Amino acid sequence: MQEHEKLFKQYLEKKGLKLTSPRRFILEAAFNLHEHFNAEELYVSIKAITSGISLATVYRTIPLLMEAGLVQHAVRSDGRERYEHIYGHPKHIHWLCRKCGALTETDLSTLSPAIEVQAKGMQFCAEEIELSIRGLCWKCKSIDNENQIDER
Amino acid sequence: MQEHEKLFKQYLEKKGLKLTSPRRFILEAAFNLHEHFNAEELYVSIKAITSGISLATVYRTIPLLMEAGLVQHAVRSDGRERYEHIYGHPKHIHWLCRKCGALTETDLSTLSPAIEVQAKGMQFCAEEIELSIRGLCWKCKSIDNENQIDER
DNA sequence: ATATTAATGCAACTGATTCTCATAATTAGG
DNA sequence: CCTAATTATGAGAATCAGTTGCATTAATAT
Ligand SMILES: [Mn+2]
Ligand SMILES: [Mn+2]
Ligand SMILES: [Zn+2]
Ligand SMILES: [Zn+2]
Repeated sequence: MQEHEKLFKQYLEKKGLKLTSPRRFILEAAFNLHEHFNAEELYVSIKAITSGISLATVYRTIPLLMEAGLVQHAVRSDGRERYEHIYGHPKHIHWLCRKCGALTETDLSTLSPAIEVQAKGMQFCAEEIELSIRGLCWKCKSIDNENQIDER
Repeated sequence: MQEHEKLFKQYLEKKGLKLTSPRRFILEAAFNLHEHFNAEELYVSIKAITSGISLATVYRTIPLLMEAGLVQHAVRSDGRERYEHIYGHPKHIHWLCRKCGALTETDLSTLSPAIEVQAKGMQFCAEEIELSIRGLCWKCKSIDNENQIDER
């Protein structure tokens, strides 16, 4: 059994919940997707492997995965919630271009200490850190500049 | 005319849009609310002042305020988008307790330089920085601890 | 004034998420 | 094994934040 499955089982047991076959499939699918996903994309990726798991169950399982610390919110886009598996992945910053939608990730570790200092100061137990930066990627920025030049 | 109204007008003109009376009311309402708000709360606060402005127009105006750099996303909660006016306010971190919903804000300026270094490195033009931390506030954390002790 | 264009209110619509409920799987005891 | 108690599930209906179409109105330029 993989480490994340073990942790999920452990979390579920602590809550008096059961590690069922649908939940196992959903967990595996979340860890097989290596980009951000929304509930439906997760559902589709499961359908490719097995059938008879409903979208409702996917929706019901995502919060469990999050509470278990295995999955986290990613940058919202197109007005839908997006997620990513996190167990075994370092925290990172999300840079989202509002024009072309390009998503880049960079390391958050240089910033973490400063955040932890603040957390300690206010005795806050941080479970999810989300640093998302929206703006223009270098490509879209340069297109923007060209346009401004054209408009002169 | 207040500074933020001037900026809004300026932005609208640049886009060939008009500073209408509903837009003015919505802008003012956004700057009179000093906590985070969602579209409907903004709408309600306007209704208290004047009538005949529709919720649809509020929804249509919020993106304009955001593009004009006057309003920004705040931490999402209860599955709704939330906003806050930002013109004249320093950037800050949002700490949201998942148990009691308490929201605390702290200064982001100690972290900004490190973010700017990364932005410069990737030539990304950052327009909106959102740092939200979810977890347990000190109160809820201590209640949690008590429970664990009880359960022994 | 008049013409042109953008903005609005209203109501209908959309679509992601949640909920209901009848059925099925899981687990603990005996 | 069997049985009872509990939790989980699929299917589809319901919800409800947010969007859109459209007929009317307001803003602006000439
Ligand atoms: Mn990511
Ligand atoms: Mn704030
Ligand atoms: Zn881009
Ligand atoms: Zn709390």
